[in-house]
Amino acid sequence: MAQDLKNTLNLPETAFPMRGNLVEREPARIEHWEKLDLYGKIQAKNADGPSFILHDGPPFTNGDLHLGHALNKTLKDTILRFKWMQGYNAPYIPGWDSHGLPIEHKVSRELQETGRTDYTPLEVRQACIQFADKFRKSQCQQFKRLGVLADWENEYWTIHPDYEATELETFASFVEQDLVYRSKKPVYWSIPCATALAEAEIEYRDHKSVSIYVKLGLCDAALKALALEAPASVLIWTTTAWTLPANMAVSVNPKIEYSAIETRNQGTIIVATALSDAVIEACSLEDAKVINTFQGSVMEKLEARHPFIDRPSPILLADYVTTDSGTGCVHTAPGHGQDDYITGINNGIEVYCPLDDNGCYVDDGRVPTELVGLSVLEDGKLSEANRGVLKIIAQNGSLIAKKTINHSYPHCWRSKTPVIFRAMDQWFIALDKGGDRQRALDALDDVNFIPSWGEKRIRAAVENRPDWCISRQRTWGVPIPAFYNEGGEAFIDPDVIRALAKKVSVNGTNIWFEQSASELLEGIALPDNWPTADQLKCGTDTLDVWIDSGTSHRAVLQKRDNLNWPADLYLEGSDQHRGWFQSSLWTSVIADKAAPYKNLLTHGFVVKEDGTKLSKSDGAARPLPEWIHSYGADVVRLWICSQDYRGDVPVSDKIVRNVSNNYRNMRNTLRFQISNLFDFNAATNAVPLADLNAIDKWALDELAQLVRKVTEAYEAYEFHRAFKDLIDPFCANVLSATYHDILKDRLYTCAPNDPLRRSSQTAISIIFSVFTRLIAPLVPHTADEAWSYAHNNTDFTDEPIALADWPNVDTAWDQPEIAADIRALRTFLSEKLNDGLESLRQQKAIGQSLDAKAVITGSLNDPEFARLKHYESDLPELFILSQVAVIENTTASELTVELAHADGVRCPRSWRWVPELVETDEWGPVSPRCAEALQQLSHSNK
RNA sequence: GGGCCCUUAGCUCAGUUGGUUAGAGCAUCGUGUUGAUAACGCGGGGGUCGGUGGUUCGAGUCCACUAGGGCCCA
Repeated sequence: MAQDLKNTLNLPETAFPMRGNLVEREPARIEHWEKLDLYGKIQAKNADGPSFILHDGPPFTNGDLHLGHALNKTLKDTILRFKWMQGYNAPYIPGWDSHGLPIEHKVSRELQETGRTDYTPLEVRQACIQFADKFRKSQCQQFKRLGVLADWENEYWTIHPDYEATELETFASFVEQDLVYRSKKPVYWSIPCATALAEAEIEYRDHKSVSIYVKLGLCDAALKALALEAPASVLIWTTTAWTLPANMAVSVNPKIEYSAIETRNQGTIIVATALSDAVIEACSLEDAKVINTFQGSVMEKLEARHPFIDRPSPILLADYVTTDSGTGCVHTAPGHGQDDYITGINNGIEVYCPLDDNGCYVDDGRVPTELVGLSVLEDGKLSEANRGVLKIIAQNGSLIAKKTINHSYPHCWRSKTPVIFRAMDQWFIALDKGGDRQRALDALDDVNFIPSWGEKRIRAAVENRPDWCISRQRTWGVPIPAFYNEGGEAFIDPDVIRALAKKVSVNGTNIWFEQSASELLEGIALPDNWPTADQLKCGTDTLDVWIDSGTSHRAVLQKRDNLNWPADLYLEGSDQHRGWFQSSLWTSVIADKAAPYKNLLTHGFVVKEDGTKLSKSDGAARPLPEWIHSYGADVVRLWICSQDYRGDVPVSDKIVRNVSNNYRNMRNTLRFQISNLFDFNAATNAVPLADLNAIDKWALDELAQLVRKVTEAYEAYEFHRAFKDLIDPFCANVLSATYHDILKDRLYTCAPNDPLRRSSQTAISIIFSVFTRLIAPLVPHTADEAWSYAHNNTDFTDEPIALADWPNVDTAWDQPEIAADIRALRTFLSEKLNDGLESLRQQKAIGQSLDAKAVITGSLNDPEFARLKHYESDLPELFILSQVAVIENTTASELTVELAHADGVRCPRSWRWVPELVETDEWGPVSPRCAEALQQLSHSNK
């Protein structure tokens, strides 16, 4: 009988699975979207809408995607899905960045393993293209699997010929403005390989060096300034004697104290006070006596003499000088060291480097003749150059101590020989010459930053960056379109570059490596002051890859008909303030005189749960496909959108599992709604909003507020607030714990067509339709799945939710008075009744709350009591009790509540306790309300 | 070492212009239900707001210093 009665209930029905099984099922949905051309349909739908351009920052195609990529792309996709639903015309062109050292490096290693060592640049480039293409394709698949919707067929790629051509045209504009110049800058150089090396190509190995202490005598003016008598010297310490011919200065720290030490055997010696004892010992200084101390700053601009070349070696101030080792007075050769170079540039000192490509001293009239031609290459034993220099300084007495030391020193990864730091001619872009730095700073005034402090970061980067060194001694990149004559003189011209760009736009930059200069320049008019093409050679430098990605706004936004320049939004990690945000700004300001973006949004980095950096060996650092394989794309996306990305974004399995729980609650809430609408047809069964039951009106009022707040959060790109603050609590509190719980009774036990039941179904269908759309950008697969089941009770629909409009609030949902009353009554329940109910339960007096009754006594003068009285008939439902009596007692001073087991008998159908059951023919005794419902049922069945 | 930023319950987040016993979801423990059932309800425990010192009648909420962490430079 009980089972039969159960069959008379309107229990929920749906095929929408309780468990998402996302890992298995999402791919089919993605395939379905592709088949429908969902992206294309969205673009067509919004073709006339307002424009919104999110310009994609191109990931580098050298490996699998990780969570950092997922963070970035998910935020972009979430924003766009929101904008699309709002009707924006917002094409999304994904990009890929493929030139550059990491790929060239990896490919070179692979090629090296074949045993051949004579690969031509063209062969290396061919291998690089294959490598890059492989990962571009797999990254593309991985992004698609994340649910990212984009114009995947029309991506932009920094190695596409037309892209490279635009890059060259942009460079031509720089040249035309006369901002491109040549200057020396030190790079790592491998002598056996005759090539420049990048940091990544350096291996640190132990190396034996001769460390030496060398005196540089002070000039008369310096002696006077320091009140010293000749002979007096600053003492330097170095492990690279061979760099001494390039010594141009001595650096001291302005904030460190120095001592002048009088000695019997070496005259007066100046060293950092903190190091004086060690120096006295190491250099065997006799009868050492400190005669004066002063700050390093005192020595600024004083002159010492080069130890064996007739030129001054001025004393400069440099903060990097420490008292960790040496003497506190640092041998400075701007042509042979990074710090030295900076110090040299800051003080207008020549970047001097008298070495040729083979690492031998050149004959420039300045290098002592006995050193000319000697090699600095140290292969197992002390180099010729070191020996030559040591001999000179030993003979002239400036060498006062030497010692062999073992230390870690950079070596070439290929030849395993020690590398040297060597200044070479490089190409630069002048940033101040044309006023571009100021222009860039001004342009930032018009950019909106999210979060606001992003502005400080990029400003600092723009203000402090030196002229842009754009040449790289690499193969895998866009060639710098410069030509050289026999004597190494460079020729570069904007019109020639533009003509070359035309050829590149058809054939790609490989032609630079396939053809001779005269072939390349065929048909191109050369400027009058150039030699003829047959006298020229192509340069071998390539452009800094930041020029590649930095010109994307020109190669993509400006070139494509469906896009606009400048972009509405750039969105990348905070490291890009110094990277892509900045390089894009410079190219744009120089070529187009304005910023390429209106809004700049940055996110932090993915870190471990304890907030520390994720290292490769950490489990959480596993590739994105593995995360998706464990949790599904929607859970990964929801994890991302539940985090405040402005700071670091912690991840761990625990954290993702946590989100997964929130997901399940949300999914079940949707399922409850779908399943309770199985017999509801809005067209025929909907109740006018004005006639809805008070509880349903309250629910719609909650919904209205939710829509407003969530929309605001989306517009501010604060997805974690949209989800954690609004959607999740709404789902858990308003719906699951409250509204749905209350509704079960009427949905299940009323006759199908009962106006009260239809009232709730009307509200549920509205809430479902709105709520599903609110979460659609966050969990696109699940929202679409629920949408399909709600519409046709199957997995897929040809009208995906992504084509639906963003929900607007119907002002008829706003019911502030009723909503306030219902909220107050629910608060009354939790504050005044739940404790009592819980203790009845503890005493085993009741099980479910429906077993209880409440008797509330009070005076109508009490507004709370008055409210209870007003809603008396709704209270059993609202409190989920079988009986609630609201009894007026004019003498009661305060409101009292009595809780007890409900009276009467329990209806076997509705489980509510009623004074007495009524007999029905077919079903036996049930509550009067159930009897009526059953009667209507049997009517409608006939 | 410098610039920018972060630090509220086990986890992820709220905390409005400084003002009564610091909130939510998840987790955890207990419990009810078995008609959302590998689901749902109810209840409990758990933070003094990284630390210290200030300003104030009063600070998680303003100031200074400090510790830990992150990104970018050096």
